[in-house]
Amino acid sequence: MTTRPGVPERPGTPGNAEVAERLGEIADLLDLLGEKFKPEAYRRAARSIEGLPESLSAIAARGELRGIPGVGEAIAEKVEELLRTGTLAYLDRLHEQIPPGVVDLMRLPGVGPKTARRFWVELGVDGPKALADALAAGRLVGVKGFAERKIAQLSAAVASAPGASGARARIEEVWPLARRILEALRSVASVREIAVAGSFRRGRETVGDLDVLVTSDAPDSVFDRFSGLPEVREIRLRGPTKETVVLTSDLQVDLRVVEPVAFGAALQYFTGSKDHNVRLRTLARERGLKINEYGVFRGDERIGGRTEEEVYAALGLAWIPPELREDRGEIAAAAVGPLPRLVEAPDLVAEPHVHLPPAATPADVDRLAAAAAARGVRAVGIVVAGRRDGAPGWAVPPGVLDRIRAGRRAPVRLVPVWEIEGSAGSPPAFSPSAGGFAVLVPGPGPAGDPAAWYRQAAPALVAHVGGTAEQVAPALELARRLRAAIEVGPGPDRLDSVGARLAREAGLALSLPVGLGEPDDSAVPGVALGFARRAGATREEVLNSRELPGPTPGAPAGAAPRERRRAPPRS
DNA sequence: GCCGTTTTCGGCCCGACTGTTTTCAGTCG
Repeated sequence: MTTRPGVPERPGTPGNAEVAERLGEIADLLDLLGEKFKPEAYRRAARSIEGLPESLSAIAARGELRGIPGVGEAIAEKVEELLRTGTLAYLDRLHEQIPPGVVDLMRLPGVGPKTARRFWVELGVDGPKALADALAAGRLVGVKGFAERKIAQLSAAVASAPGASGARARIEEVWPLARRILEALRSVASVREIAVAGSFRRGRETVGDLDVLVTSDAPDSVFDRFSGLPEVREIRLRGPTKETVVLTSDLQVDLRVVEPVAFGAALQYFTGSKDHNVRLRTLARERGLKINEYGVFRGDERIGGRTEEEVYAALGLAWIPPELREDRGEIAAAAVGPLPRLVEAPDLVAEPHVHLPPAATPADVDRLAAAAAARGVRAVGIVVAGRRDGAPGWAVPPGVLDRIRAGRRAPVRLVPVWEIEGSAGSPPAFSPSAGGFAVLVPGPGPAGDPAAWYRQAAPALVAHVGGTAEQVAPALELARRLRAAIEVGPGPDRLDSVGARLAREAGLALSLPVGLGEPDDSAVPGVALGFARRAGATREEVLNSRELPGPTPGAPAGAAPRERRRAPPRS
């Protein structure tokens, strides 16, 4: 997981993630006690808290916990207790009623709250280990509801229990898998439309499973190809319209075949998020309509479903980009009119920050320029020198620098870039006459005024921000003072979508890695674009949509136009 | 437990699939 910026965590005070986890625990325990709606209420609050860009402590200090969607009087009180004491009496009481292993039973595939509770109450089985023993001893034979096949299913589940289920994968790791699956299924003759839905389509940082939708008049041919993929380890279930498999990487993939007339409705439905869909359903009902994965219906009449645009239009809404479907007010906004157009791949005409391969030659510069031209990228910032704290620094060979300078011509402008990390010493003296700009890497800290320290070196255009939550907030402030854009994307020194939202709200432009200098199948550019879109960034708020400055060093161009209009206080 | 441009009470998504069932319960997403 990437860092949660802006969440300074004092020792002893639980962070947002921990509070969310405690609420999730409550939900699981209430499930086991047979509660009907409370568990979902706690889970909704937990999801909401996980997605907050700000620390709960800060929100609680303002007395605004109740303003968080899904947090009402009772949960707000529990959150406050957790923040204040680090413990929660209500949770402790629940734990006293249910052995800890029973919750683990519920995590086994095919075992829900009802079955887990039966194991515990009727058989005295209080965890996966005890269940394995009971199965081995044949204690489930003859028990009502557990026939041969169910027992076999349970045995398999217990055997593969450790680790497997529940964990979410990072989206950049899932990308190559999704690409291969799409490629393979596209090659099936009967497949017409195909798309990946779910949190992958929403561009979330982590993905629980993949949802693939296709239209086809021969579903079996699609399922056969799907189950035959070399990455498939296990087929969980297969019906006439749906197949679920588990890949060797432990990722679960659901494939659904839908009617063309319902493809948009299915895509909308399975893209989620859950909270977004719940709100849509409520809205539909208020308007006398019904929405499901087959369409929007007035009585028996389908009034939308072929495309997502149709579905939203049938509800009186503008189409909402998948990355915004998190129930954070996007539905109310779409009811008023079209949403702002988010940044799209063709908008990215500049790559501000790319590294050459090690031991680069002038030919590598040429290759980079050619790759840029082929992708419609018109300006590329190439790192030519850097200095890391405690190290003497490094630079590309003179021949490479010469080639970059020679390459400042149409159609692709090449701009030299220095990577500067803050250090206790004096700033590196790069010659301004060389042109170009700097990527700043907030370091352990120049003494005194860090912004002044960086300004002495070169105009900063892009800031790397990563590391722990404690490092992010001051780094954003530094970038704001230097009017540098913030690099967004996967990896340890870029911000995720939550951080990007924070940066955007602070008036900072975002900088996206476009993927030059990386393999063609790199997930980085796609993931980064998704993060920026999740943050709500438009074309104008992304540095890559503009020409890079240089070769003559000019004013830093990192600040978003809207910040200039707002005229923030000078530092 | 939360929520409300019709509600402070009465709702809370709903359909596919599986397994064990003679008509459905549980799980899952």
